[in-house]
Amino acid sequence: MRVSREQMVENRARILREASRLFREQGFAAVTVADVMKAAGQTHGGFYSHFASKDDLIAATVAEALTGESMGMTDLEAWTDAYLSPLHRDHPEQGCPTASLAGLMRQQTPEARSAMAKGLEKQLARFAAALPEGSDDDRRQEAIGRWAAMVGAIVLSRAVDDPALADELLISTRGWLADNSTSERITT
Amino acid sequence: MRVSREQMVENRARILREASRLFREQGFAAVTVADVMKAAGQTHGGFYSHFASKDDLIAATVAEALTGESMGMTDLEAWTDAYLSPLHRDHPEQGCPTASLAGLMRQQTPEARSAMAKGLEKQLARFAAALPEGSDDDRRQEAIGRWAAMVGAIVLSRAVDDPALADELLISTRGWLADNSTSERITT
DNA sequence: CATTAAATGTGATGATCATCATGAATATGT
DNA sequence: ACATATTCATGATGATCATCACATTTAATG
Repeated sequence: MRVSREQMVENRARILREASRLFREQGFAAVTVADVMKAAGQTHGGFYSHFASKDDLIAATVAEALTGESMGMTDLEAWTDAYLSPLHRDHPEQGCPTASLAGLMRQQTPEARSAMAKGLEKQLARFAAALPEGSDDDRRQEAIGRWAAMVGAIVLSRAVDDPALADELLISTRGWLADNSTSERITT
Repeated sequence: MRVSREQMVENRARILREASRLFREQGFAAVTVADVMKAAGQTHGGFYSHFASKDDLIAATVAEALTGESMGMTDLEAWTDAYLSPLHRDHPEQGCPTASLAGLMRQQTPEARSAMAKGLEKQLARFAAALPEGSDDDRRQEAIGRWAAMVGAIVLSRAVDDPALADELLISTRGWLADNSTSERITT
């Protein structure tokens, strides 16, 4: 049952897309190759025409998810608020791959971890560029600190069962970041 | 092969201790019941005299790891620096359970997630109490923001393969937190 | 068109693993 | 001491899963 070249490219892209969704939702271990293929509308055997192994798929997924285009960052404050929203927290399958997957990377292959490093580097560069003030070094440091807080807040908020605490983690992190923003420190 | 009551209590404690170590090191999925029992010096079958299931063990481990006594927090700055150190990053099996396990909690049982919430609440209360200034609300907000940044920084630093980036994440988060500490803001 | 090679479906295979059944050994309470 | 209950070891069992072998279909090539 051979398929046209463009169909095959599309099939591979669909595997990657569904894998990205499923991995963000359930983690790497809980998702089987068959799950991914079923979600992509194919059967499990065909998987190995596209990827050498499940680890290979994981590495490819991380690379694609973290280097693909993400949310615009024109309005930094609005972007921060959207990131730290209950909507984002409650939909990891559509959300930031770093927040969903970073905690799972320690036991992954060097390829996957390297893809994570590249994606993180890219994200930090974008973040630093979007900051309004300071030397390059200062902006880099601020980008790292703020990004760590944002990712950490989402991870913690998703980890707990208590809805009030989960909401408070987001709201307070937002408030704290706002109180410590460059413009806030300068205008007060 | 019955065993004295105190021996049994010790055996159970040992299972929990080794599970905590292994889970922090490898995550929940990669560690088998047999692995835990072997590390505890027992055979796999005996496990079910102590716990109803692996999920039960996970919940008990999270509860114990997050409510047991943790590092002292008398000197907040020193504590922050130790937390954000390469030594801590490179030894998750002896380190903060929140940093190792929070990213894995989404797919765990309600019992485990509830234990995580309780442990986090306790940690935030301790953190807020250790802060030098501000109203209760302000200190609570600052504790949440800082804790999110600290956990996020360790998670990110552990997720990447690039040693320079991993170190920078820790150093810059430390620097950023220091620049935004209450005393810093007041004395400048 | 005919031939070939590639992509996918179907159906194993072998490994891993959580859990349980059974039995041996001995601590505990009388 | 005796009877009983209980912990732990040994050895299944059944499920799950990654991976592969083979067949089928059809795109690509000339």
